[in-house]
Amino acid sequence: MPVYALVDANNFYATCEKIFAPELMDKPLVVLSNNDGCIVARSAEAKALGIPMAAPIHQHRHFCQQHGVVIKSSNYTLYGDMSARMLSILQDMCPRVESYSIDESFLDMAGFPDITKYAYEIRRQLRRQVKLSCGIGIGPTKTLAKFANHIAKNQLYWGGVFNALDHPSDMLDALMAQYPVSEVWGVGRRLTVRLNADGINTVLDLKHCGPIAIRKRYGIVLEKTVRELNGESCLAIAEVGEPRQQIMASRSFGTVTQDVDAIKTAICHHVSRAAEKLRQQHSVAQHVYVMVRTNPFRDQDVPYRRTTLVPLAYPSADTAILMSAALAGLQQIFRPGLKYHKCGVMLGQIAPVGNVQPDLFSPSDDPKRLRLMALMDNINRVHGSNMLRFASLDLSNSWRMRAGGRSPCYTTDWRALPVVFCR
DNA sequence: TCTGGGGTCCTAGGACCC
DNA sequence: TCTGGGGTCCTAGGACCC
Repeated sequence: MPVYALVDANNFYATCEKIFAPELMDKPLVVLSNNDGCIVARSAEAKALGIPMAAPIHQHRHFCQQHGVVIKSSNYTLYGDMSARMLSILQDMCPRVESYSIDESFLDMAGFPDITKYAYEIRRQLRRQVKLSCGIGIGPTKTLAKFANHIAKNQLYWGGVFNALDHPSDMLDALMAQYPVSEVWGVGRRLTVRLNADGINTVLDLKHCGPIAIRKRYGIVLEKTVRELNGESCLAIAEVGEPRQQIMASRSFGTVTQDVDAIKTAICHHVSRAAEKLRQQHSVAQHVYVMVRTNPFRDQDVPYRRTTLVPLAYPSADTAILMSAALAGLQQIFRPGLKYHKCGVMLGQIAPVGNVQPDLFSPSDDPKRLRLMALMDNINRVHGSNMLRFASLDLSNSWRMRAGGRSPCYTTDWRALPVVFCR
């Protein structure tokens, strides 16, 4: 029988910040999204003050000042490195791991003896080695492991580990009856409204729905969810290392801009980042999507949102080729006089380098250019990102995002190593 | 004044073919 | 006068996740 464990770090971003700033250990702390826009993580103390998730910070700045809440910009270099350390510990303790998000992993624990005891040991190791506190939920399907994780985090009695397989089904049903259907993994805002209108209010209500009827009314995704709630595994582990099918890079501008040159620079910057990721997974792309938009939250601005797809003549991972395609796309969708708020690119139709057979009629990247790209990636890896870059990235700096309260990159930059004083 | 970014999967509908 | 229907492929967009 399949057994899945979901390991989820508590208040991940907030905890990463506190690990390297012990003076903040008991203080309420929030972490902001890119561009210092909204709140994306809260420490336990900040949650206790009632600060909501995903709220724009400007609506709560006054409250935070009044209550001494520490406000940090997000530092994805630090969180990404802490996440990699967490993942490596999990991979040491379990051979099949899916890194589901920056702070969550699914473990395939089928065949493990005494799984609950082992989960407590995983939790202990994560705390000892990287100072992260985790909740672990265990169940026969991913959806049930998610639900069990929710119990592990919300009911302190279980000490951070809840194994659905340890308990009789009537007890699990009683737990499911306590939680709203919106807590189910895969049930978002829209589905919740529709389900509630159909009289399906709790997790248990959804579990008791017929999968066929659900498929007819809501589609195959929710059907799988219902089956999973009933213990029938429909979603398998996707192991670490599978290449991405789309690679995106997008950002809001620090301040809105009408300047086409600023947007061009930003687009080149995004292409550069996406292409680096593309080469890192040894792939090539055949489509470049370009996106620009104005600020949808400002009623006084003309709403404008366009994407366009630029197909390449042949699949490529050459930054220069991807850039010129993206700039051609931008030219199609840029309208003068609008106040642009965000732009981005997405690479699509991605395939492994080896799958592309070069011949007379289907050309591929010039090997010399590929060596140049590899050299650039290597230099940037060793000496810091953007040490070697395309000149087009320097045309204008006016699009860059705000990040006023970012902490140092303690674990990835020699110059930012934490300093310890001994008395 | 100030509202993130990066993914996945599914579906509806258009274009095209025979 | 009367002008099909079914299949495939592709894309845009929606819903979800963290």
